Amino acid sequence: MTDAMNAGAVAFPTKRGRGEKSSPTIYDIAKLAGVNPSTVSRALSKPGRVSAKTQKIIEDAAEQLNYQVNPFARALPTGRTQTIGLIVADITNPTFFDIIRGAETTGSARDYTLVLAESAESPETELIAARRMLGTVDGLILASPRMDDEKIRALASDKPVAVINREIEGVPCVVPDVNKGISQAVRSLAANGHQQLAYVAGPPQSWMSSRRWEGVQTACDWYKVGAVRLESSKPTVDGGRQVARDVLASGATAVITYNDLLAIGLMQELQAAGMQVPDQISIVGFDDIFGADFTTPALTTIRSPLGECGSRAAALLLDMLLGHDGPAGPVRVDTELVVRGSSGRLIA
Amino acid sequence: MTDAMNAGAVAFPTKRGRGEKSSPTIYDIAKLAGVNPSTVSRALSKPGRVSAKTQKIIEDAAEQLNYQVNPFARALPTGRTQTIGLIVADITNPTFFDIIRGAETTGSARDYTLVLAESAESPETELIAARRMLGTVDGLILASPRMDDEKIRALASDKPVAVINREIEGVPCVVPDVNKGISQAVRSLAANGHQQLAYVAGPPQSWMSSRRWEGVQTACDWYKVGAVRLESSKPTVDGGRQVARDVLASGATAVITYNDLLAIGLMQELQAAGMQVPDQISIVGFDDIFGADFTTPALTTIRSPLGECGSRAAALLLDMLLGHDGPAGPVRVDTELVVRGSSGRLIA
DNA sequence: TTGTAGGCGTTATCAG
DNA sequence: CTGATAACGCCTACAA
Repeated sequence: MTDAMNAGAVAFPTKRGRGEKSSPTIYDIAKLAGVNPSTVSRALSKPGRVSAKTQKIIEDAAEQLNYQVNPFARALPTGRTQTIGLIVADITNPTFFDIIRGAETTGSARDYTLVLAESAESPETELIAARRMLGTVDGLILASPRMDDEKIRALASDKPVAVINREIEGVPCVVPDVNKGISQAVRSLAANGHQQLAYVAGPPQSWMSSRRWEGVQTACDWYKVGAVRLESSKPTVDGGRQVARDVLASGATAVITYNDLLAIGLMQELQAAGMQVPDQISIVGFDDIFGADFTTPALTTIRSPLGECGSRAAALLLDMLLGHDGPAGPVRVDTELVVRGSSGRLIA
Repeated sequence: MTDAMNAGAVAFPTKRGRGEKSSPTIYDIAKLAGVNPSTVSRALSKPGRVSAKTQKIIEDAAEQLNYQVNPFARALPTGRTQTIGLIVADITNPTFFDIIRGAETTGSARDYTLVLAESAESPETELIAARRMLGTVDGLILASPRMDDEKIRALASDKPVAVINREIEGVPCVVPDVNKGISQAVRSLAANGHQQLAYVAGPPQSWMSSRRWEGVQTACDWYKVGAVRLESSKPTVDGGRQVARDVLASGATAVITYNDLLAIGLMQELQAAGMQVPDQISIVGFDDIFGADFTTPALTTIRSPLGECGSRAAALLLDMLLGHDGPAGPVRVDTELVVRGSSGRLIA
């Protein structure tokens, strides 16, 4: 850690106190255009309520003065801020990167700014952050929320809220439909000669982990493949490494994990133990996070369109902001199997 | 894409129009506490200017009413919003993930909310986003900005601005000091028998890429290693793949790349061509992004503390917001070599 | 179509 | 130490 010398420090920008020259207001424009401030306000917010002529005059004046609305002044009477909030459980987790990206992209496409916060996996922190945000934003996206359904409903009754990766009755949700992807995966595995499969589960409280396990069971029933569930200590690369011995002990020749991180750790450990992937054991991850194709062999995984989730959730919110009702049931987005090198025919 | 049925749609939250019951204000508290609204304001903002007794009364009343300040109303007279803005060139780029995380973390630790925007690598978009944000936030962080020094200085003269990954005279900057890490890398490579090294450069406009190439040259001079510079088409995995033939043609037995993505792509391509890493060629990346250790062998890389950069930039900003001057020169953070499997002794 | 006036919730100034 | 009162910049009935 080098620290900077302290000579000739950068000066703090000139403060704009009460009486000083500040950014131009609608009053300045009004003066320049020779009209009343309220006319300026109308011209600049709803381009219909003013004559074409004065409209132009005002717009020119605004341009000339390089005018920008003061969002706070506008928010005060209207309550709208042109921002949407996003709370993620863990900024550290790559799964959320895509969600953030998706939300930011479709938000900014509609001229909304994204405000970000993290709950650090704590329901309490999450609630606090949510409450604080709710005051500042027009709508809120909760990605994999940890707090009670009840609390979420309460928030949703205040301002539009959209939830990702969890279904909550009465609240707009965007949820990947895992069945399709899982079904594809199990079919592919079965076709490659696998008859015994293990599912490495995620955190017990995870709504999604349960859904995925159910999906695996259903698909395995259908394709006549045996399925066992294994527990992981944590849904990380490390957790994946740790579960390797259980996988081996289970006798399964194919594994589907709760997420890609687990799959990557598992594969690393298995390979370190001398196993050939996929010749001796096939590994299928979940989500298709950034980096899933960095491994050797590249990871086969069930892609969960996280970016789309973020994007859809934002779109949902913006629609509600336009006054539309939210969707009746959860919005489901498809998952799909992405076959790469870590799964294949069993060479036995 | 499944879409939801539209029966029993989630209703839009009750709007809070003009006259309806809204959240409690300091007037409500004042009434309940039997004091003047201005006293409430004082008690709640600066806990010094009011008698201990009334202070308590007011706090209790606020508690009871579940009062929360209206950020907009507060921002109007003061101009402060308790938010900092962060503009990144590309949300897609994992390099920025850590920066975002760092900024959010230290920001929220000091009760500041992070507002995020992306410039999509366009100087124009960046400037627009910056301008828009500057109206809404207390300070702004520019990560790897693409616009002119001049424009940035202009922004910085308006509100506190901190820049990451670039040095701009007169503007607070946080920049990884690449020399230490590069020096460690070249020394390690030299010690392992490498005598000819290639540097795969990043985008021509990248300030950082030039710095890194300079660092490589200096270190190679010192350790008596030959150095050639190779160009990449783009700083991605794909770009890394494409540069593989040039690397081979260069005769170098060790490579340092502008970033990890290039290194990963290069390694994949080299391995596909039958080269043994690191026996026949050593590869060293730059940054240590998420996933750098997913590869086989895991990538040796010069870690650039991106998270710390984000964190330091945020801290800088917050300090300036407290009225402190910015640092005199650029704040330098250390880089360090992280030795993993992709570099090692040359087996010739 | 445009001007007038009042208010949004808070802070800041000035008396008392 | 506390109470009145005027901004802050914009929006929106209401009146002209």
